[in-house]
Amino acid sequence: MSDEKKYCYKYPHPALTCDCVIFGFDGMDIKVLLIERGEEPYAGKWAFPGGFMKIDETADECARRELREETGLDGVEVTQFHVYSAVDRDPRERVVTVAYYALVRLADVQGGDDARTARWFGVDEIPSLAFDHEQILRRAYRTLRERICFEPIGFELLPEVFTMSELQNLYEAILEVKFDRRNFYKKMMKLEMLVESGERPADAPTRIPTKYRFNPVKYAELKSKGFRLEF
Amino acid sequence: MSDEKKYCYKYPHPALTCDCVIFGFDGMDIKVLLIERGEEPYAGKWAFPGGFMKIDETADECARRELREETGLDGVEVTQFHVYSAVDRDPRERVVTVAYYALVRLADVQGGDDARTARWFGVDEIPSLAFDHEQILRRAYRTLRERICFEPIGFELLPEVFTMSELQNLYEAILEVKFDRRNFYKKMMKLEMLVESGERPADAPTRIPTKYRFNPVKYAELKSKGFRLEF
DNA sequence: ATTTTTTTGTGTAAATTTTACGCAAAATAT
DNA sequence: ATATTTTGCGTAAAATTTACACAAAAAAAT
Repeated sequence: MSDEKKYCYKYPHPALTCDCVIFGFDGMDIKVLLIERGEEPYAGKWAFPGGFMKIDETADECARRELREETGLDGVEVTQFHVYSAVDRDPRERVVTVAYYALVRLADVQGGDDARTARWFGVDEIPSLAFDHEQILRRAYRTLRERICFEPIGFELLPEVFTMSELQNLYEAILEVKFDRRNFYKKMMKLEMLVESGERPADAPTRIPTKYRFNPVKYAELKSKGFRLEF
Repeated sequence: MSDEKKYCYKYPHPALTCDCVIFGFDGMDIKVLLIERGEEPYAGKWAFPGGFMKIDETADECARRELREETGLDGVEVTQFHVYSAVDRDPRERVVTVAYYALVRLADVQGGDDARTARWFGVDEIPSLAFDHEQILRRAYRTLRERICFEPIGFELLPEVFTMSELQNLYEAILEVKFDRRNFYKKMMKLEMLVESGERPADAPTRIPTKYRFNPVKYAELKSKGFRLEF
């Protein structure tokens, strides 16, 4: 019964998968989470976490489930960004994939049930990828760069408490530009999205950098309403 | 043989469709092209042009083919914007759809092979739609509003030659706001995307409005590079 | 232990961009 | 004919963005 093909249709149906481009940040560089494939096709190559959609789950549910199974990441907010449907993108059969991206903290990745090798790679040290995943990565990164100007990011990538320099490093890493430190500070503060973490006596004569955290209410509001950041 | 289900798989596969939200502009209002369904489910209801993906075509090709077959529109640039995959969105079987939008000139729609009723509806007079198409329309419209600030539109919606007021009406219709005529003029001209159509003697003492056309080179450049329009 | 280099907090003047309107002639509507 | 709307042209004020200086504290180098 193992090879029995028991699901039959009048017309041919492509298989449907989800793939997740997971971005992280180590304080200096943007990282991407990859999984080493154990099976053919592309055994031994690196690929995004992902897999076949079940018949009773939505694409979003599929993406989150695969992410949980393969990396241990749970409850991550995944965002659809493109469908890849080239007829020969998978050598086994016709497979159409819905691509997602998500932002997570590096520390949140411990490894999943599948116990396959999951590893972070800097965006400049990505190995050769399976399927059309290189193409998918390029678009995912482009999408991330575009979104950063219209909704806040950082909450999902940075530790709870962080300095302004760390936030600036994040923006600079994603956009691949340099900002004037003082102007960046002003721009961020005007959004009213940050609050001082208040761990330092306000007037203590020290140059240890001020720590901030995100104001979750304002952050969520900006996330849904969007804003316009000019860089 | 007509009901024979001859395409069999080891695991269940959802069916895949494409749906196209087609926007037009009549000089004052944004219009959406709908097709009256002839068959169940939702016979008699209005829906977007679209249909099942063939096994040897990409999603983009499917969208363009369905558009041609059902509306006669050929060679339209279609843009993917979201996948809809709720498990019960189609009563017949599990169907996942890739939603597209496109911008066309009203005059380009003549009707397709299917000879089914295709009609333009103002965005404020949309009838009750089949499937989850009302949800799809809301997101399509939202996407259009977002894109208009980052890449030029108009070339696909306006006649070859148009006045500044017509262009302003288009932007105002999409964004649902009003602009100061003179400031809008300045903003547009700074993009260097428009050229005077040169049909009027430059210094003739007349108030017949200046006609413009898009500079295709600059338009394409802005389309690919993107810009940032603040309104 | 010094010295050098880097990082941090704080502000301000200049340049640029955006906004809000004025006015008169030509075209259109009444 | 008369009133209303549309069009071209332009400017002053307000708001925003940009470029940069300095000194003290911390970190790195010697």
